[in-house]
This record gives sequence, structure tokens and C-alpha cells, in this order.
Amino acid sequence: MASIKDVAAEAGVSVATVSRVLNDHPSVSADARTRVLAAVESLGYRPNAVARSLRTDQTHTLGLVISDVLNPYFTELARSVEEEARALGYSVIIGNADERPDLQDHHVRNLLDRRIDGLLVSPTDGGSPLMLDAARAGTPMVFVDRWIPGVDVPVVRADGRAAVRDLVAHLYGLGHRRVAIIAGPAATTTGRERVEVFREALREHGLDLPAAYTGQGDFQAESGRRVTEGFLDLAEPPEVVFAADNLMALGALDAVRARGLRVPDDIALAAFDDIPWFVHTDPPVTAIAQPTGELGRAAVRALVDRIEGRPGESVTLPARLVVRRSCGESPSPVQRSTT
Amino acid sequence: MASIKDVAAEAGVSVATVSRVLNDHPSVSADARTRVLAAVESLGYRPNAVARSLRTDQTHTLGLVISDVLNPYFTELARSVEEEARALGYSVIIGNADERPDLQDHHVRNLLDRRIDGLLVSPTDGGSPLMLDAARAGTPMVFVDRWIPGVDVPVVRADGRAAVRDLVAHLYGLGHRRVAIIAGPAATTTGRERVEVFREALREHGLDLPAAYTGQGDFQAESGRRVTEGFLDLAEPPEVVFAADNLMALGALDAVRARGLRVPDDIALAAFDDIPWFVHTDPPVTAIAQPTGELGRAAVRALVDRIEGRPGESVTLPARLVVRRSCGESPSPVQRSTT
DNA sequence: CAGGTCGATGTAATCGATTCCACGAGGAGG
DNA sequence: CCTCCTCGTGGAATCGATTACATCGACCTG
Repeated sequence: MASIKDVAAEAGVSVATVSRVLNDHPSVSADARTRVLAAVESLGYRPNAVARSLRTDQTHTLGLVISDVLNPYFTELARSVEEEARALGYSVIIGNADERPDLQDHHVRNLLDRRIDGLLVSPTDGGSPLMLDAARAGTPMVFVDRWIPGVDVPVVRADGRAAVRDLVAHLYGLGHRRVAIIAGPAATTTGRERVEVFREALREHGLDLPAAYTGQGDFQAESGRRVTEGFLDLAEPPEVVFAADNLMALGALDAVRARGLRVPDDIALAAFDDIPWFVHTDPPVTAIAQPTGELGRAAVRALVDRIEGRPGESVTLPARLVVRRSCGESPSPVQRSTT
Repeated sequence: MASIKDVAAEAGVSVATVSRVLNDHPSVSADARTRVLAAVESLGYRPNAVARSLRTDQTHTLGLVISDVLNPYFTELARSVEEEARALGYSVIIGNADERPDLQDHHVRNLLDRRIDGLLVSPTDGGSPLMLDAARAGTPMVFVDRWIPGVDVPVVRADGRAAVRDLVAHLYGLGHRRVAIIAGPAATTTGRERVEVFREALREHGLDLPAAYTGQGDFQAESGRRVTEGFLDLAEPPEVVFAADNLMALGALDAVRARGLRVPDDIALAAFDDIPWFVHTDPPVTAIAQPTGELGRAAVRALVDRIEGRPGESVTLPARLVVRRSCGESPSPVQRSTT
């Protein structure tokens, strides 16, 4: 690989001049500039980003640690993050935590060692010391979707409260009274919050969320299957299952199908997170849709603001209910989705 | 951030000794070693990967440029790639080309600038000069899923020939005669190959694949929708549509549903690439399943072999047909999938 | 015409690691 | 007791960029 020295030699100037041309510094003569550019061209020279980073202490790279790449929600998030970052002149390195705190820490450490300019995390647990230290040490950081309470880091997320309330009203209107939830890990904010919000909304309708109807999942498909099987084994199974993310809903569908039962006739299903496939599942799944792309973009903007010395604010956007057929047919045609 | 100098000062030794301890070089006294480790611990020192890479000319990082992150097939591939790479001591930087050659080149350039040790690509087109140059210049490289013919780079992929033949036999057995395909971009190997293999298999049954039944897609959902609408507008629409990937199958489902038609009664559907959601679509989709995880792992092994100076071989694994209900019910219970 | 300013350029320090080479101490062997 | 190794260690070069500082004309101005 040609280095800046080779270019300097070829153009008959010093490395300083080459560097100036490359970073278009004003005081370079037109003559020198053309000679350098010609040399760059003929040698196919590309600056070594490693050397540049060492010197400038900037990598123009963002780290993104997501909870699970197999989850279409996070995939879409990752895509919008990369897009916005690219538009702002940054690259993104993605780490997949697979919902495991140890893997999450592995990636955070790795990204920090690579001296990324900023970190975007959707934490899988409540308080990795590593991340707390990094935040305290001043590493620019933004939480997206999930967060760690009590840490002074901007949070970009969706508020599902209103949508969950709409969902419960919808379920109640369809006559469902025995309602269950497949929760996410209690160590995550979204894991806890979705249960609380759901329970609260139920209470407004005078409904209860008993322990037997509160299954503990981990946001991955297999746990959705397991919990749903537990529900179906109960003497009095619930009439509806609300999965706190789309993968656990997939697992729930697996479990129901394995028993030869049908949604929504035998048991109804709703999910947090809407994804394109929910339109085509059997039946189409009623879900709470987050403005995923907008979240990703807002998170990047907040992070880049922090990196470049501007404040960088928390953002909360509303989620909304998308009614389909997995909870039963609505007698009154209210709130029907267009899809 | 503490540097190696700080550690050296704290431990009362030279930076050379610190470096030796960190890379466990044999000739360091036990005394020095403990002092250095204590200093590392107390300062919370972590070596700067950027500086290290500059000196050693190794980043212990692989670049992975995939065609589309929103495609679950590539997501699964990315996951297995990262897993295997991690096991072998490498990190992975993912670039999403979004099926666009310009974006692909952007990422390849970016990765090359970062001096990644090796490149894993699933090319979106037939001959990016950038990649050809890189390959010629000796950058360790491996193609996965798709490849560029005539370039001396190992290819790790699935062979769908037998599975496609099985699929056609299945379709023929169900009485289908007017068969259409939604092809991928002709610039990709898989885009071309899947059509050819399909046409060949049809010919073995005396069936034809007319131009009107050969729609041009781009492996993304929207194109599947568009092509399927075209098919449905024909005076004599096909009885079956075979989508060359799962996203175009999703688009096809959208189009069929938008017309108020049903699969498989009005039109049958099959897809290349199997994904978990196909079990739960309405109806469950008959698909050709690739050994995705195995492909990702084999690709990483081949690439790391190249990087570390070993040969690094091409690998071809068989794909297989998974029959579900989207092509119609089989009168004879042959070849039914277990899922 | 002297002095000052400005534009273009080169020299060299620097970032944080790794590693070659030299050096001194101590032990083995003649 | 002298020589020769070996072992542990430090000094300094190096990787490829950026950038502060010095230099040198050319030009402007009083």
C-alpha cells in the first residue's frame, strides 16, 4: 500500500504539503495541488485511517451495541442508524449482544479499545460497571430503546403508554377478560415497563394481571414458546397473550400451532413491535408499532451532537396501536388498521 | 485515557517492559510482571487498538459487506459470521449495501481504509473495479452466497440445484403448468443462477418459462410486489410464482392480498431462502432452505485461513426443499415437511 | 528602500504502541 | 580468573498520518 511518503516523493513535495492538499488546507499553490492529486491518482493512494485516527484521536466511527440482530426491530434500527451516521460522515460498527450481558460487555470493551467516537447502546441489563465507568469517564454515549436509570446519558425511545392503553381497550371491547403477558427480562427497562403499563391499563378496566398470567421471557423466540406452553397448561388458560416483543410473539405462535390450536379462536395474541411479517402471519398480528427509523435517526443526531460538543437531548416519540385480526374480529368497525 | 507510558511510570519500568508483559513475551522477570500488572489494574489501562494496529499492521478485524440487512437471510448470516469470527479472535465490521453497488463500494472503500485484515462480501453486482483491484492487490477476501466470476477468490455458497429440481417436481405433481419466477438482478450470480436452474428443471418436465413469466426483481420486497402485480394483470396469469428470495416473496404476498386473492387457491407461491416467519404466514410458505449458519462459519474459516497464510478453500453446501402449504395441498402425502 | 505581512513550503515533533539492538549482571565452563 | 552466554531491561526507531513552527520569497507600504 502506498503511503503519504510515496505520494510526496512522486509529486516532488513534502508530506506536509500532501497532507494539506488532502485536508484541503487553504495555503497550497494550485501547482502543488495538481501535482499531488496526480500522484494520488497514479498511485491509487488512500490515506490510512488507522494512522490518521492515532494522530487526530478521532475515528469518525460510532459503536452500536444492539440486543439481538435476529430481531427485525433492531435490524431496522441498525439500518436507520447507519444511514443517518453515514449522512453525518460517520461509520458504524455493530455489536450483537444476543441479549447476553457478557457479550454486551465484550462488545463495549472492544469498541472502546478501538477508540470509537461515541457509543449507542440498547442495554441488555441494568448496570454493566463497564458502561457506567465509560459514561462517567465522559465517553459520548446515548441509550436507545432501553436505558439504564440514574445514568446521565440521553435516552431516545418510544413511549408505548397510550398505545398499550388503546390495546387494552381493544381487548376489553372484544370481550376478553383473562389477559396474560410474556414479559421481557426484569433487568431491562422495556422489560419492566411494558408489564407495568399493561397492568395499569388493565386496572383502569377493572382487570387484574395475576402472577400466573405473567410469564417471564427474555425477548427471544424460544422463551415465548416456553411461556405460552405454560399458559396453555393452566387449568384456566388466558384468553389473550400479549408478547412484549415480536420474537416472543413468534414463539407464542409456534406453541399455539404445535398444540393444534388457532389464533384468535382458541387464544388471542398481540405483540409489542410491529414488523412487516405481521401483515402476513396467520392471522395478521395486532401490534404496537414504534417509529423505529425515526428513533435510530434521532439517536444518531443526539450522539453526534454530544461528540461535537453540543448538548444532545433525550427524545421520546409515541408508539401507536395497529389493529389486525389476532385478537378477534371487532364487532364495531372502530380503530381498524388500513393494512 | 492512560497510555502505556503512564503504566510504565507507575510500575517503574520502561514501556518496552510493559509491552512485553502485555504480549506475554518470555523474558520478563516475575517481579516486573507483577508490578506492571498492578499498575495496569490500578490505572484501568487498556491498550489503544488504533496504535497497536498502526504498528503491527493488523487490525484483527474482518469486514462483512452484506446485500441487505433487512433480509433475514443476511441477518442470520451476519450473526453466524460474527460468532465464528469472535471464536477465532476477530471482530467484524458490517456494511449494508442495500442492494446498491454504489453503497457497496462505499463500504468496501471504507473498510479497506480502515485496514481490515480481510473482507467477506456478497456482491450486489458483477464487477466493482474497486473489489477487483483489492482482490488483485492481495487483500484476503472471500465471497459468500454470491460471487464475481473469474476472480480468484474462494466462494462459500449453497447449491440449490437439487432443491429447485425437487421444487419443480412438487409443483408439477400438484398439477401446476403455468409457472413464473421473480428473478434477482442479472448482475448477481444468484440472480441469474436461480432462473437458469429453475428453467432447466422445468424443461425436464417439458415445461417452458416464457419471458412474460420471468419478472425482473431486485431482491427487495417492493420489487416482488411490482412484479407480482404484473403477473396478475396478464390475460393468463401464472398458477405459481417462485420468488428468488424471501423479501420478494413478502412483496408477492402483499400484492396478492391487496387484490383480495388467496394463496394457494388463486395463485401459488414458493420462495428461495427459508426463514422462521414462513412457518406462520398465511399460508405457510414452501421454501428452499440454505444452511445459512454453516455458510457463515465456513466463510469465516476460509477467510481467516487466507489471512493467516493457509490456503482457504471454496465450500459449496446443498440447499433443501421445505414443503409447506403455499403451493397447494399435496394429494399424495409425499415430501411433507415436519414443520 | 527598509520593514512588515502574507502565502507556500519544509522540518520535525507527536500520537501509542511494538520490536530491534545494545548493555550490564550473573552464571557456567575452561 | 577470564571469557562467553543468557537473561532482563531500557533506548530508540518505526508505523503513517497531522500540525506547530521556521524559513524564504514576493509584494506592499510608508
